[in-house]
Order: sequence, then structure tokens, then C-alpha cells
Amino acid sequence: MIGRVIVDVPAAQTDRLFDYLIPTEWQAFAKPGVRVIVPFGPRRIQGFLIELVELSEFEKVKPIAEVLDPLPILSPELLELGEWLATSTVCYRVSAYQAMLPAALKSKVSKQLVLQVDPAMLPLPLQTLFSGRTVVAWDEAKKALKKAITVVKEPLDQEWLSISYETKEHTRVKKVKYVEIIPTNEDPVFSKRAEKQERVFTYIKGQEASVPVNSVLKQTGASRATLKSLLDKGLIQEFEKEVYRDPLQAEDIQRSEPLVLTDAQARVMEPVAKAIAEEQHQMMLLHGLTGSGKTELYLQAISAVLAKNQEAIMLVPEISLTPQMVTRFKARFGELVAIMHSGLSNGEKYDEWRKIHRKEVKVVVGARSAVFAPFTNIGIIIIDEEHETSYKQEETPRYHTRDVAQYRGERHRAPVILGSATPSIESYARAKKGVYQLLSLTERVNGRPLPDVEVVDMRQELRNGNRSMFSLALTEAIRDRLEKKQQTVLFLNRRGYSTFVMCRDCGYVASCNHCDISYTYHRKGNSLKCHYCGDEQPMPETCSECGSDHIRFFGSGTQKVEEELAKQFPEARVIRMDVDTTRKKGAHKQLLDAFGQGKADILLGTQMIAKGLDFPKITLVGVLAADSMLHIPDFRSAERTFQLLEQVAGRAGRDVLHGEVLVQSYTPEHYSIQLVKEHDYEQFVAKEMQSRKIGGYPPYYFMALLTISDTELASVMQTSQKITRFLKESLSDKAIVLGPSVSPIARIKDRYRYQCVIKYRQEPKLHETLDAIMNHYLRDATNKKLAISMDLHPYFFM
DNA sequence: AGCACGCCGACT
DNA sequence: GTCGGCGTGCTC
Repeated sequence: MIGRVIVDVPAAQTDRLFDYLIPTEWQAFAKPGVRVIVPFGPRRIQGFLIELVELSEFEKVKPIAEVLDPLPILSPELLELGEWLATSTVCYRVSAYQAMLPAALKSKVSKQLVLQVDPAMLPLPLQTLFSGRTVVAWDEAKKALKKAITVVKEPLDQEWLSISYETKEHTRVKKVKYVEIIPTNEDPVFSKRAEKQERVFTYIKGQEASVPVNSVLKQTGASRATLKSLLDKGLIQEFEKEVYRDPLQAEDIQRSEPLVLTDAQARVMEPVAKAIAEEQHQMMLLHGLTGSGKTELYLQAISAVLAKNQEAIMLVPEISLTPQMVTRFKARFGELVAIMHSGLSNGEKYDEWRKIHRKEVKVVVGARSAVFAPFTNIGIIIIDEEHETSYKQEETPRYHTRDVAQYRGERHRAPVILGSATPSIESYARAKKGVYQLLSLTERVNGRPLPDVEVVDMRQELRNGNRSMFSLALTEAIRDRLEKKQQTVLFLNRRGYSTFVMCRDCGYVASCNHCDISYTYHRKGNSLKCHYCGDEQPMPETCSECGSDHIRFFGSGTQKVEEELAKQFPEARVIRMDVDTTRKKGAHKQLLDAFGQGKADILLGTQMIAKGLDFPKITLVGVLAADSMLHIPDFRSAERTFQLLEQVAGRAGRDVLHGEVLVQSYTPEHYSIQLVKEHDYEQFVAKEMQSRKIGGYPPYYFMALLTISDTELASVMQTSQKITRFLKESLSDKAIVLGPSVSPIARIKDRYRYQCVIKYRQEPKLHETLDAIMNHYLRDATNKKLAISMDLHPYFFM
């Protein structure tokens, strides 16, 4: 029997199947979808077994060394999905499979030096290296000997030393130590001195079953030594139990019951329920106002799926995977829910993944990568806040969650629901064309009107002599809420802003020596940091260009706003939420809980407070700089601005108290800001579609972005020119090839970057052309440092 | 990606 | 003369 394997070597030349013999002892386990260890040249590496065949066309076929999984970790469906992902996003197949699995399943093969003879026979440096051991990791040897590593050559030739490849899995199953009483006929007698032992013994005996060692120690206040004595006396026994790491810390969650749907909700539910019942794949776009009860619909749709004994994937943007959100699903479905998001440790992710794989759960609530959940009988896939850009993965494989969901939805004959208050222009266009089924929720559940929105012209404020970051209107509104004991949310859009350091005398801006990007000032440590390569420098005292000491940091951060608030409203209690204050695990929830309990008057924050915030006392939302995002050179900037403003506005007046939103802007006339006043999504889409049509952007055109980078500037320029020419020759006349041009970030980690953009409508030869470029320039690249990245349907043009 | 093989410069 | 620099090509 021959196994065909994709090896874990992400390179153009190895992106194909390799044939291996399956020895009889592994035949029972060698199923497509298991991980294997195979000999590859002189080393041993990991691979994925893709298929089994009778014969190989290849002459010398080596046998597989090991099968790592007792059961396939990739189902036939996921194997096929990986193949599709690789072709549709132009990436290596291993990278696709790797992206579908938790990181913990990526086992590393480590190289080792093994001593075969009396160490005295070895050269001195090696004797010191081994110093009594028989095995030394290759990495360690290299580190210790550096260039002198060549001393191993002779002993290797003499076979005094050998090289072995050890597979170390970091698929660690967590185990907890438990103790229990060894049953005896009579109770043991403890001496007076062994008082503690007696107490511990009685405690353990008092428990119904075995108890975790940790809790014994905690409850009795005893030390390990006491427990050890009991163990040694043979009164108790210790054993290990496999446990799941519990990211939610087993909080007590009140079960929730389905709510009665409003008429509007019921109308939307009907086609969804039909698709579930009839097992029909259908892309559905649920356009529902904030507060129109989308989540309850999701919950009930999932219930319907579970009732059919099928499984559900619920996708939410990373940023809104808040404890509140998770709690809502756990409250309805209890233990049937697994959670997947980047905040979990590798071990926790692995445990959640195993729950799905072992069919112990039926629902997964998670961010982007949860779309690959190893379910085998999916009944529905829901993508909430479908317009969120975090659904697009920005590393290879550069997939969009929506596309993967559609692929899986088709295979499983399951409906895919895309939900949003402000759908992406692309999705809405598809819905209008009838490609997606459009479902609308135009009323809020409680019948409350959307908040009033007022746009404040900050240029006028400046003319009136107000140089503070709060307009007069906002200042008055905040004061008013403080008096009324109502709550205010202040939103600062940090995107497009950074706290850069500039010399006031000569205008020099401190920037990274390896990347063409300015340093970001970090108050903590008073240092400058490059966000691209991580380089850190102390904050300079004087300007390196002109020597002036008038060098300061600029930009408007939350910290600065906080200081300003303290100055203007000294009595106000402020909670600040940004990356700095929420870094610690659980801090996010803690801060929100405090605000919810009325422990603060003002919540000041960035993107992370734009979502899921639902507190009845918030009656004022202030947006400090509405247009900071509008000026980013990206065709989606207007769309993002509108979506974000609508999102933030939705935080105000969610209960009986009416909400007010104040939007401060330097370009108040722009339609993406004006139309928020009327909450007029339709009108916004009409305007935006017009501008997309004129500019030749999606959804009128598809786009592809090629980024070419190299350490040599001349080589990048030359290659990108050649590639552009080749694209123009190979693609149809209707395709528009732009570039080559310097990337918005011209250099990252000492690599110069050029880019080329393709706009097209129908280009059957596109993939063929891109593959040709990949093969030609990377396979025969004379300069191995050259890198080409391809992004089909890009979201960021950096 | 690694790792081996192989062909040219500065050293004992 | 050789050691070792890294360019080239292969891995079932």
C-alpha cells in the first residue's frame, strides 16, 4: 500500500504529493487525514497523509516512519477544502492544512546528536558538550560550538556520533493529579504528632469521589509533605486524570430560554427555518438594525439545527468575542458549546478543538478560524457582523471567512447566514442581485428609536477659538450627563493615528532603521517601538538631525484624552479601555462590569468599545475624530467610516432613556458622516456604489494585490517590472494592471517592497498566470531572498 | 525549508 | 596544496 503525503515544507518545490510505503504495522491507522512522520532526504519531517493508492510510479519509495494520530484529524471534506483553499488563495497546501488545525497539532521534529561510544574518544569540545549525557539537541550544540560545529564531522563519519530525529509533540493533554482513599477495613490510627495527616485523611474520606490534589491542599491548608506521608503509608493513592482547560473558569451561568420572537423576527426566521429543515444551502444576508434582535434569531436557528442532531458554527469578529457574548451562547446551549478565539492559550484552543473533534459539543462560537471546526454534519453557519475586516486573514492562506463558509455550506447543504447592521458593500450588492437572499429587520425589538446624531464641525470650533479636543457641544453634553447621573461613552478612533515623535524645530520624524515607518511612542518605558519589526529604542533627548531638544511625541491617544478629561471634568469618574488597560486576562470583562455597575461616568476607549456594549444608562456617545479613518488611502475608507459610526451610535439609548450621539469631524460634509445622521444605510450604499463604479473598485471589479520584496532595491524594481509586463501580456485586454509602485510601507525589516494591483471582472487565466509567476520567480529565483506575496481580494493595501 | 554536493578564493 | 565560502538542486 502506498500513502501519498503532503510534507511540512512550505516551498514551491515541495508543494506536491510524495509517495511512501505503508508498512503493515501502520496500515490500520494509515487513513487519509492523519498526520505522519516521514523520512525526507536525510531528515524526518511531519506530513499529512492525503490518499492511499495501490501503486507508485516512483521507483524507490521509502516507508512512512510513524503515524501520529489514531484517528484522522482532517475529514475528507476538510482535506478537499484545504486543496481548494490552496488554489483559490494561491498558497501551499501544507499552509492551508496547517491553518485549519490548532497550533498544538503542529509537531516539531528536533534533530539530536547521539553518543555511540566512550566519550573519551571524542575531541575535547564535544566531551564538554556532552558532559555525561548521551543525547544533545542539535540546536544546543550549534549554540555552544558556533562555527566550531565542524568538529562533529569526523566523529559522525567514524560513527562515534549519530544523528537522530525526535518528534516532540506539543499536543499536551492536560492532566490533573487526584487522590483517593485506599479502602481498608479499619480506620487508621494517627499519632498525636500526625494531627495534620489525620485532618487531611478525614477530609479526603469525607469526599464522595476522588479529589484533585490542589483542592485538598487548598481546603485543608496542608502542605505537599503531609500528603506525601499519607501516600507513603499507603492510606491514599494518587492518579492522573485527563481534563480540559476551562477558559471560562466554570462560571455559574444561568440557563436562558428562547424568547418569543417579534413578528418581524418571525418573518425572517421562516426562510431560515425552511432552509434548515430542507437542508438547502443558501447564502442569506440578514440586514438588521442594531438592537433588532439578530442574536436571538441566531440562537433559535441554532436550536433548530441541534434539534435535527446537526452542528452549528457561529462566527463573530475577534474583537466582539467578549465574555458577554460567550455567556449568551453558554446560557442557551450549556455544555454543548466550544469557544475558539485568539485569547485562548494554545492548550486551551487544542482542548476546545478536541471537544469538537470528539463530538462532545455541537456548537462552536469563535473567530475567523472557527470556520474550519472539524464538524461532520453542519446544519448552519452564521457570520455575525459580516462586514468586519477581521474575517479576512492577512497572512497566508489569505482567505475570507465568508468564502470558506460558503464552500462548507455547499458541501453540507447548510444555510449560511451573514448578519450585520451595516453589511459590506460587496455582500449587499450580491443580495440586491439575488445571489444572496436578503432578509431585513427594520425595527428594534423594544420599539425604541435610533439615537439622534449631531455632527459637529471641528473647523468651526477652531475658528471660534476652541482648541481643545472637545467641542463646545460635547463639553456641554458631558456636563449635562454628569449632572443627570447618566453615562457617557467617548470613542476615539485610533486607526489612522499614531503617537509619533517629531522635532518641532526641523520637522524630523523618528522612524525605524529597518522599516520605512515612523516609530510609535510608548509611555511605558519611555521608548520608541516599530510596529512592524518590533525594534525598540529609548526616547531620544535631542533630535538626531538638528540636535534640538524640542523633540516631542504627537498624536492623540486615549491617555491624552484621559488627561484632558481630568482637567475639564475633575469630578468625573473615567474608565479607559484600550490595548494597554485590557492586556491582562479578564481585564476587559472587569472594566466593562465596573462600568455596567455604574462605577464610572465616562467610558473612554478605542475600537474595542464599539461593539456589544449594552448598558441602559448610556445616553451620550461622543466620537472624537470621526474622519481619522476617512483619509487612509483605501477605497474602503468611506465604508469603514460609515460602518464604525453606525456601530458606535448604536451604543446610545438602548433602553428607555433616549440616546444622543455627537460626532466631531473635520470633514462633516462627507456622505459617510452625513448619512449617519439619518442612519440611512440605503442612501449610503447608493452613494458608495457610485464612487466604486467610477473608481473601478469592488463590487464592480475584483482585485488582486501582488507584493514583491527583496533586500536589494534594484532587484525588486527589476522583478516587479518584469512581473507587471508579464501580467499585461498574459491577461485579457479588459484586465487593468496597475504598477509597479512602491508599497505604502516601502520597507519592512530591511526588505524593499513594491506592489502591483490587478483589477478584473472575468479573467479565466488569472490563476494560471499567478501560478506561472510563483513557479518562475520562486523556483528559479537566482536571488533566494526574493519574495512574492499574492492577495486575491485584498482588504489592506499595505 | 534543510541538507548535500560542488566549484572557486585565502590560508596552513 | 586544502578549508570552507555559499550557489544549485533534490527531497518519495
